[in-house]
Amino acid sequence: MPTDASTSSRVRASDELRHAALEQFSTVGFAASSLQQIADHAGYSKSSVLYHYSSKEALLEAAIGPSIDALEALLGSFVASSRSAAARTVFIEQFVDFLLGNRLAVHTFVNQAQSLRGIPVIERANTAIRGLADSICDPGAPFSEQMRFSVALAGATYTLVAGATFLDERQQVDDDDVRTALITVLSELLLPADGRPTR
Amino acid sequence: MPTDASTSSRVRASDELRHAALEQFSTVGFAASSLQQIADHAGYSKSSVLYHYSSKEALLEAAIGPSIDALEALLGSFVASSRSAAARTVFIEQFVDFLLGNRLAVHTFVNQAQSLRGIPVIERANTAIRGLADSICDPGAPFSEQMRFSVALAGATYTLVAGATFLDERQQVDDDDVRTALITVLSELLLPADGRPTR
DNA sequence: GCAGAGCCTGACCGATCGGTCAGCTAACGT
DNA sequence: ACGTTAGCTGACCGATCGGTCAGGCTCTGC
Repeated sequence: MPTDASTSSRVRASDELRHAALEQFSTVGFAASSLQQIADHAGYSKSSVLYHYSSKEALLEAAIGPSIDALEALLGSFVASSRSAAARTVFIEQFVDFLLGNRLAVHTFVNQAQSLRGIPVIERANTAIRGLADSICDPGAPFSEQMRFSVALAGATYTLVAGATFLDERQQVDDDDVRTALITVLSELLLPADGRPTR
Repeated sequence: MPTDASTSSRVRASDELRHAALEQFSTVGFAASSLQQIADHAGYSKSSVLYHYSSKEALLEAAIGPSIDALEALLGSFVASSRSAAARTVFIEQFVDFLLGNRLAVHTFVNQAQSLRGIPVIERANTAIRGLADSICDPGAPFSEQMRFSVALAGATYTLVAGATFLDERQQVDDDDVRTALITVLSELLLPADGRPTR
């Protein structure tokens, strides 16, 4: 087995392929991404892709699976906590950090949640997203309140996800600024409205 | 030419094909939609599709073009108006109605804006969306304010667009309820914050 | 020196893609 | 009655898809 003693710059082929695949899946979409394109982009042959990953779906699983694990963990820790304002504050911060740290994967499984139905890893992502919506929003709350939560989560996600699509030709914005602003806006929308300053 | 005197139930084949195509494009995606599937779904042959529409792209143009026209008109009337709170209120209402009346088309050109780059009708949609973001948000405003607008527009859009994906197995919600709640939430986020009640 | 395992590749497969083309049928104008 | 046209279709094309397979290369353990 490769102990990789010679150079520390040695990267595993499976990692390179996984990253190339994630980039392709998130930009041109899973269906429109061919194994040939992914292989070319990573500097390997199509056969090499299928050597490291048994199928195109397995490659998708490897590319976005870890991010879904992180989302499930995030969700789990939130439902285990109290629904207090403090717990929500922590959750909002963790959620924004998750979005910022998993942009490509989130872009992939959110934007293609519908078209990729039936693929196990996508079903897992959809289940997690549904659980997220359920846990953060009291079903007994007025409908406008549910809508506020939906707009907040979808808006935050899609602002980062589609921002790459609609804003990429503008100047680069600092991730820290985005993080701060996003936490501010989400706090306004998601924290209980019992007499606290809004804006 | 068909004057269609016999029955009023006669529908044009091109319309049936266009609707079937829009449904396929919005659910499984443009790349994953084959002309054969669209033809089967509409009850025609693949050759018939290419008889009425010269190519797959032309079919996409016919399917979502009118909705983009409507969006451009909406945007044009807003930029022509004053940016007053009253004008924004009108715009918010029109925007929500646009979303509700063009769900499938919006789903298509928003969710696949990135993967379908280079297709003229998609470029037109992306330009309109960028114009929308620019016109409603003062570039000199603080960043958190810009983020608020982005979250509002993206959240409203994606709540309707992805709602079909993540919430379709719940009970049907009335469109009027959605409209009212959405207008409420958007008003909180998009109206100028100079000392008016938030929530 | 050599057997074997890990990594990688080109050749190849059946299926399906978007698109072309010749020809069929039914309705219309004259 | 007949030529024309619109609507529609099956057969067919080259390209590309995901996936299989046999074999080559390199390094290790014996």
